[in-house]
Amino acid sequence: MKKEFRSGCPISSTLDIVGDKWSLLIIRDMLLKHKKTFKDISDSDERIAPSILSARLKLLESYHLISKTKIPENKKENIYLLTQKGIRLTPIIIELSLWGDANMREFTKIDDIEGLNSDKATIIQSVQDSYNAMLLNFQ
Amino acid sequence: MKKEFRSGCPISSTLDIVGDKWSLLIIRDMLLKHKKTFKDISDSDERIAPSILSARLKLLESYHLISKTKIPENKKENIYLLTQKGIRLTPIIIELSLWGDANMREFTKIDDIEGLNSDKATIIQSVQDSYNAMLLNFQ
DNA sequence: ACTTTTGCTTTCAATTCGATAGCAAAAATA
DNA sequence: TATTTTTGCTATCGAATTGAAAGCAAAAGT
Repeated sequence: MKKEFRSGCPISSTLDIVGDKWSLLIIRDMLLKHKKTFKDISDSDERIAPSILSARLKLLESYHLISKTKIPENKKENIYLLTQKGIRLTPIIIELSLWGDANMREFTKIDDIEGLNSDKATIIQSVQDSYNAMLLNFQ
Repeated sequence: MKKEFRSGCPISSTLDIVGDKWSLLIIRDMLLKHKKTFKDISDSDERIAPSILSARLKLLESYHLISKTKIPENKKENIYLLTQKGIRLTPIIIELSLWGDANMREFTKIDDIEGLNSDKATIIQSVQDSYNAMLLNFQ
């Protein structure tokens, strides 16, 4: 696992972790769709290859953005959950969504997402609250 | 130039344009440091290779995030400027910066950036205002 | 007992990246 | 005017990364 950073710039360092083709889509699925297992995340519209998903989950775990556990009822399935550090990526995810919604329609069909017309701070808060509420089920 | 999008998700589509290793760093330099020429942007701390910078500028121009012009005083230099669509990426850049500043110090040395302790909306507005003011010099 | 599901790993070809060199036109300098 | 430097790239080519497909062992379901 490479842990090198291009510079001391916070933007650059953030991108060195989540600035690849897949990480933020994995986090989107966990955060907005409450996906928790390898299978759940594999089944996205964008079809991530298992080798890449496996590598990305390990990297995100190594940077404490997600945690990996099991539940007693199921010895096979791993449960991946966002940590608070991962949950704090919510504003980035929401801004990417808002920008795409407002600026990409001239180049490709963009799905209509409901709830994007509220105030930014409200959207972010409700996404985070909802994820945190779900987390309570996993002690 | 490939123009394929993985899905209709606005997050995914945004990442299909700026979700590579370099685009958002190029935009950071243009937006925050008011860099305008190939040379200016080449001289960043992260050392982007000219072949990659060339390819990325073309792609960003094709998606109308930047424009390419010349000034009458200099027949050689190209001037790259952010369009309003590009300037609207400011919230994403600021959120990446804030997240890195607050969450990456456990893994790497992060430069202290001044002005990050103001209110988010204020930071975003002042970055955009400053860039727009600079743009007035280029008709 | 068997079939299916899950969470991966392995393989390997294709694509992308990126360091270096090179180059023509323009600008700066002598 | 002649020469040097700068600028904005492009070309090359080895290295790294990606990704489609297959494989597999353990657990779960039937």
